[in-house]
Amino acid sequence: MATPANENDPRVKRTRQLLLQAFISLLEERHTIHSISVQEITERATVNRATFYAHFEDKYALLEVWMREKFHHVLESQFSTTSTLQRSTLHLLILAVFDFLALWQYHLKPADRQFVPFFEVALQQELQEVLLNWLKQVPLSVPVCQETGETTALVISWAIFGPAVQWSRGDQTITKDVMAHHVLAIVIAGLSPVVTVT
Amino acid sequence: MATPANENDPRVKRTRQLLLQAFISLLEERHTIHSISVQEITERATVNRATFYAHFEDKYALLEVWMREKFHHVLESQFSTTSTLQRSTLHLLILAVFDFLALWQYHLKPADRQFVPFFEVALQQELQEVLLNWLKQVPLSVPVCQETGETTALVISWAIFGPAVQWSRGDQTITKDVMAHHVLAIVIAGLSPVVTVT
DNA sequence: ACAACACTGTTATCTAATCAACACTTTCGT
DNA sequence: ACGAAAGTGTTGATTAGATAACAGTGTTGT
Repeated sequence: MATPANENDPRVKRTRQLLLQAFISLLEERHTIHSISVQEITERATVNRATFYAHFEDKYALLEVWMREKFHHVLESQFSTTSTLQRSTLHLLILAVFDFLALWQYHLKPADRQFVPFFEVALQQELQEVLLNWLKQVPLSVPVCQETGETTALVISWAIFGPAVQWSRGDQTITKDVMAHHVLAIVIAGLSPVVTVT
Repeated sequence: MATPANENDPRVKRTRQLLLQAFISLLEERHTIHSISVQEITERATVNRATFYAHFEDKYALLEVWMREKFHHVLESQFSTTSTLQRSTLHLLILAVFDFLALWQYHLKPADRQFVPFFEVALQQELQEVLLNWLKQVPLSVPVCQETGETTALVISWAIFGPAVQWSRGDQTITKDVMAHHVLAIVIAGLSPVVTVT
């Protein structure tokens, strides 16, 4: 990481785009991040290797950005600003998180697992934002300050995200739907102090 | 054209590629070059407008490069180095030229026609090269110096190219195949002083 | 065990791409 | 017919990307 970059320069946008595309296309061929080198990424992106390090710490930082964007896109498309805090939407949201984690989990070899906690943070943040937006739109049963809302979103996001991570890592003997159902019940209960979900 | 560019710099290659791709994709939508502006090309290519002029005189220069590359590709793929100077390959070559000219002709509005002669030169040069390579490989019936070979290729290339241009511009009352047949006969006759085509 | 090899991160130097601004020309609506 | 809008082609100053070279860290094989 020599020089951080001006986010608005068209060259910067294009370079990041090229690196992301190259990474994704390699991921589709290889299936595991472990077997992909920075050299390969930059070669395919027609970008100099040094330029890579001007944008990303390493390939895992690139992965994080990609996952964050992908996750953001999933949440945005399925839970657009029009959807509100309801039992049904919450259920769908939980399932979406489970699905997403299950999907990319198989790209990681055991050797990569050490990095996993790092980008999980990014996903949790995205999830928290969605929940916070929902909380803001809903008429709360009790008046709460901004801090309470944010804390609620934080806790609930982890209540969904944590189980999803563990489930995706585990043997998945309990089915996704059963897990999601459990989580949903607890989340709704957890929300009861500030809002009644119907 | 402010600064000519270093042909080997990866940035240069990529920029040219991006401009070409943008141009082609616009051409597929619009069908006429006349309705495409330099601005649009650069926007779609995510390249600055000033950068365009560092590479090309105007959009017609870009068109010329594109046509040259495309034509080169057609000739290379259909008449690889393995093919030799024979009646059948000559026939195919002539048809390929006719087809190529017919194809892109409809991209041009009357207003663009003034530029046509300009890039026809580029195509003729490509054609001449193919012919020259063939002449070099074939055992000539009479010993000829290098200059004679080049002149022969030059004349023959025009003998093919000129009729193809006129035919593609005209009403095409005579079919492509009939025209090609006439041209073939004359070309073979024209080659007879240096080589007998079977 | 060690040598050959491939990959990683980092640096200084150089160059291509961006930007904003300029004076035109062309096109278009009313 | 005329003013607005959009496109052209050019310039100088600024910034991101390319390059080559570096030391260091695994892999690989023999």
